Amino acid sequence: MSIKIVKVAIDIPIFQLFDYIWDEEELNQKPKRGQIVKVEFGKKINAGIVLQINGDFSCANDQDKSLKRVIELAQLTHIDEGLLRLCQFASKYYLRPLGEILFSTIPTDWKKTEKWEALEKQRNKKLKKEEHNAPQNQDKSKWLLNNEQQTAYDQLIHISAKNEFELILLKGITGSGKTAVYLNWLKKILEGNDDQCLILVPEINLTPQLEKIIRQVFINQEVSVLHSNISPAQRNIAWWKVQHGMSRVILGTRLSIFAPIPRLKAIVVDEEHDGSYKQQDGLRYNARDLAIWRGVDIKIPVLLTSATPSSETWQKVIQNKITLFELTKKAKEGATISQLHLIDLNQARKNKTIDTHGLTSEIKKVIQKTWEKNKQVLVFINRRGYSPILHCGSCQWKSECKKCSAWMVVHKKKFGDKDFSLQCHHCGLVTAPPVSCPSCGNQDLATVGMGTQKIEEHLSLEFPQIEIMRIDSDSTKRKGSADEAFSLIHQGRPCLIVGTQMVTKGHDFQHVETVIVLDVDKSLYSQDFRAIEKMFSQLVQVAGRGGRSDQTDQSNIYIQTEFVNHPLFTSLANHRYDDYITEIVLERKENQLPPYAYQALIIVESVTEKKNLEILYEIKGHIENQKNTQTTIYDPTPRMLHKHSGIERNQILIESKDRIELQSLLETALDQIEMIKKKSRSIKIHIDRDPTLF
DNA sequence: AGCACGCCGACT
DNA sequence: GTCGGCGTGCTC
Repeated sequence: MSIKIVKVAIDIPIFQLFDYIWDEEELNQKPKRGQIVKVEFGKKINAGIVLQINGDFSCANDQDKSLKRVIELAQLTHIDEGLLRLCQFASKYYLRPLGEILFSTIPTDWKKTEKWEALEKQRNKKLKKEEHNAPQNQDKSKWLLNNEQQTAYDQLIHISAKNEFELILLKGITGSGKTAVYLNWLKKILEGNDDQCLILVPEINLTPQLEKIIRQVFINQEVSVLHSNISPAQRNIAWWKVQHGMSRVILGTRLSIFAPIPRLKAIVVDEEHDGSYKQQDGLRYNARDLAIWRGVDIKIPVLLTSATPSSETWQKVIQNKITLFELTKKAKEGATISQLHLIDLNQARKNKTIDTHGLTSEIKKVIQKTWEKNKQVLVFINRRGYSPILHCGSCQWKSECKKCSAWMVVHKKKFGDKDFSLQCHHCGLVTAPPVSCPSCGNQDLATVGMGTQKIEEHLSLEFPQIEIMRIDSDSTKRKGSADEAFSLIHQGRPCLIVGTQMVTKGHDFQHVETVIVLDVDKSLYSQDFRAIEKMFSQLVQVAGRGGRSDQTDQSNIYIQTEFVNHPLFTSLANHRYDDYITEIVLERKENQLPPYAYQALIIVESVTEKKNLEILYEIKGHIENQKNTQTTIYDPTPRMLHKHSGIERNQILIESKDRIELQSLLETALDQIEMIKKKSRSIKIHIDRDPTLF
């Protein structure tokens, strides 16, 4: 029995670890990395995580005398080495305190040491209760795979048998049965052992069907679902089950890449191109990238799926760093691939076949025809509300948010005695719309542009006989109302569905024969170099919503655009995503943009832009002489949405061809940032590595 | 992140 | 005189 010194991480935003005395006799245990402990920190009692065991305590050492003792151990298994390494990597790569990352991996309740006893009781009670009604089911699920699927499956089995890291891309159009392939594969991996697997999905609420299917496939194995919307009690139990190998299949959103999974044997990143794998505030990590790192680290296969792989992943295809399996056929017999029709808006304007709301007569004809065939129409417009701007024609006043550099969106929603309201989609401010122009008094204020509500209103006037369903985050706010709407649609009653990107994910619409896309053009001339890639993916997804069963004839997708000759549409029409994304990746290489260059942002937030610029120039000056020709440090610029809730936000972009160089530059910047933060605490500074929003 | 310490202004 | 504002510094 001896007394040791351990280094402990605390859940505070500083980069330092703290030494404590670990008395083996008192604690009845040898120190272990990853153990969660109770310690006195300052005047407070905090939870901590042991990260290093430093050797024996010596009374002779003056420094050691001031050390405090570890008070108690949490009745939890220590965090496993694999997860500790992942956190350590994330801490270094994303330049965040290790304590912050480690504590983000454990349920929030366990951070409060006074709750420990209650949590343990709650967990044991729940586990005991479940023991009594543990179901033993006969495995009756058997999936028939087509040739293509079978080939992919066979090769996947071959790969996982090697027990090595391998990066795999399972590429296939919507409805080609990617899910069936990877679920069968995972099932085989878990057969006859105690191993575990992790399935990451972009958003869990949008894929209730996937959870259901997974529970059916793994009917004899426990499935745990992890996402930010489960209750603390559920999280407590699920987390424990995962950590103790009781849960064999873990389905979760990006945060579950930090789940403690001791016997992890495979990771699937479903819809890997999806932007929601990137966390955009707090700890700004990318779960897809961390999944790959975790796979390399613990030597397991990582499978990415997508119909429209990201440029980052496609670069790996080009460089032969990924094993590609492709599914080209629809898995269901008779299901068809949508045919693309472009409607030239310039032509329509010339011929005056376009109405005041921007709908062409061609579109209206198609809607009418589809309805007459008792089929459904899906109108996709990625903008909620009634209209994005309220505008004064005589003085050019526009409805800008007081606190944000964004327009207040007109909503068809009561505010006081008014039928409409103005809403800021960024800070949430809601006001009554002005009766007359606040700037010049003009009574004629006009709404400019279309949102789902305006389209819904317009279509209901054009087609009074057709039932219209609107699906966006406003119409589905009430819990369960989204499910209600979707189940109505699934019943197949002929109707018009108007929706935002909410309708592009997860749901199959068996009875939709016509898909209409409005307002694509803005992303064709967007500042964001990833906008086209994103739009392509969205179009492929929305096109895939229709024609998913043999109940429909040929399904069609209609796009209104001013740019009928844009290569995006040619590729989309010919189902040549590969060629198009290859082109994009080559272009990025030419222009030295990601994934051929590595980027990082240093973002400063305060009440004044002047202060932000001052700080950013100081940081820039501090790191500038350290960089070489591989790296560019740009001048400070306002963020895309430079004002948010009254706070000004500015940034500098650092771009480098050399990852190592960028890392060391950021580490230098971080020292400076920490100094500045100490001086003026009201100012927020953060680093965004591999940013996707500017 | 908390919390204490400390140095200033404005109160009964 | 002392109550409380928030600028700094520290936490093993």
